[in-house]
Parts: sequence; structure tokens; C-alpha cells
Amino acid sequence: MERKCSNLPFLVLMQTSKAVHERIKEEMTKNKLSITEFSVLEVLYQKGKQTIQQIGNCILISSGSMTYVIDKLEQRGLLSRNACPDDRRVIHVILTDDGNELMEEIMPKYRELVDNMFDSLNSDEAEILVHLLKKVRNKV
Amino acid sequence: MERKCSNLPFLVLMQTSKAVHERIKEEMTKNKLSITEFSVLEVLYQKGKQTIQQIGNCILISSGSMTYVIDKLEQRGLLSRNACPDDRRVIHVILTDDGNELMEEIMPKYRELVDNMFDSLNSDEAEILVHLLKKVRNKV
DNA sequence: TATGATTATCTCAGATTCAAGATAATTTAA
DNA sequence: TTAAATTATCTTGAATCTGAGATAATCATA
Repeated sequence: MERKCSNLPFLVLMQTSKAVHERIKEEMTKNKLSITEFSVLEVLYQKGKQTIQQIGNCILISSGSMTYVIDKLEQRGLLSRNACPDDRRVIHVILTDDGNELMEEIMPKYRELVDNMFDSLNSDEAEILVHLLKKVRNKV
Repeated sequence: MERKCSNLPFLVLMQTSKAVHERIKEEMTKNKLSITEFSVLEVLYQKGKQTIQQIGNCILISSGSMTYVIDKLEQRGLLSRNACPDDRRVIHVILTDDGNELMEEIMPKYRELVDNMFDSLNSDEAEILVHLLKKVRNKV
């Protein structure tokens, strides 16, 4: 009765993504940021002004958590809330100069870290991996 | 200046694993279990009696969290703590009959769910996926 | 226009996590 | 034998997350 693992691709997928996640978490700890905080800053850095909800949709966390994390980052002066003149329910969020400066410093290191983790794959392999993962993702 | 995504394999890996994780979480909610709780029960179901630390090593959570989750499951009568006669620092944990019964019910559905999520891959593709993911995992 | 539905954000309580430290038992080695 | 190191578990406190519900604004439509 073989039962070491019922589904190897599943196991390895979860192990790998967890390892990658941990590695990034560790790196971000150096910048005194949680992954959630970094994700918010990254969205703002790459897309510019966003509403709270837009950010939440990008990084898939609840509205309660969004308020919390935006509060934290605002307290640290890395971003600012700005009322939207067209729709008073909406709050726009943008990076402050400090926030932008921090991201200018962090992003190259972050990109390098990510690239390093995947550079054991040549471009064909990377393409195949993406293809296979998308097949799985689309089925889930 | 293309910056939609600096590293596609990374992005798709994280999206896919997150989707899989969410799907399982959703399924386990039906059984009133968190993924952590399920993971503990799964280890016990598959391996039988384990120490708290052995379980923690399997599912990679801290000792503080282990105490918490074992407490919860013990309160619900799904597992029991048993002092180890040889080493009084150690506590063995085993499923109760109720816990075992629950797992007998859950596991087939769980295995089916996981298999379904991956059945868009044929066996060659599954093998390639595992190979490529392992390459990444080993580099991280 | 009035009203009911929807939307965006916030608040709050409860759950879960981790890290650090406490406790207690065991092992090691002088 | 005994002191020091190690190991296993638990306790505590801080941080973070979610979900439910509150608030307030806007939209849709009769």
C-alpha cells in the first residue's frame, strides 16, 4: 500500500512556492517590511496612484487587512491617503517621496533575488514551466 | 519600458500555488478545519503516532503554533496527547476514533480534489513539471 | 425625486501566527 | 556525580489576518 504521496506535482508545487515565499519574506525582513506591506508598495510603485480597493484586488487580501496595512505604511510615511474629488467614497493612495525612494532602493535587489531563484531554468524550460502551471491554474 | 512583469515563471508559480491553496482552504472550511488543522490530522492519519515536534517539522510551523493547534484539535476530541513513558519531555499525539473517522471521510474527497486540480496534465507533463519545480526549489 | 441596491472604506472581535522566553527533562562530558 | 548543553513543550505578547457589520456616498430606476 504505497502512500508516500498521493500527488507528487501537487506536493512539489506547494513546497516550491513555499520556499520561494519564505526566501522573499526573509529578504523583506531586512527592509523592515512584511510581504503584504511590500506588495502594497510594489503595486503603487509600478502602477502609481491606486484606490485602496484596487490594491486589495491586486494582492488579494480582505478590506479589513487593507485598512490595517495602509495605516501602518501611512504611519511610517511611506504612502499617503488622498480623498478622491469625484467620488467621496474612494480614497486614492500614492507613494510619498520617502516611499518612492525606499522602493528605488529595494526593487533592484528584489528583482535580482527573484531572477536568481529562477535562473537554473533556461528560457525554454521557463516557458514550459509557465505553460504547465497555467494549465493547472486554469483548472483550479 | 516594459514592466508588466519582470519574471513570469515566478508570477505564475505564486498565482498557481495560491489558487490551489485557496481551493483547498475552501474545501476544508466545509469540514470546519483550517488548513493547518487538516495538515496535522493528515500527518497523524498517514503516519500514526507522532510527537508534537515531528508534526511541526512535517508541516513547518512554529512550536507555539503547534501547541495552539493541538489544543484546538484536542478540545474537539479529534486527537489526544499521551505522555511518552521513555522521555517525559515528549508528548505523543494520536488520532482519536472520532478523528480517525473524520479523516476516513475527508481524505477520499481531499485526494479527489487534488487529483482533479492536476488532471489537465498527462503523466509526461506532470513529470516535467515536477522536474522543473525541483530545479527551482533546489536553487532557492 | 425618492428609495433601494451597490460600493468603498473603516471598525471591531476573534482567530492564528510567530518569536522570545520559561519550564522541565534528558544527555553529555569533565 | 554534577554542571552545562540540549531538547521538547508551553506561555505570553505582539502582529497580522479575516469576516461581519457600520457608515457614508453613489448609482439605478420607478
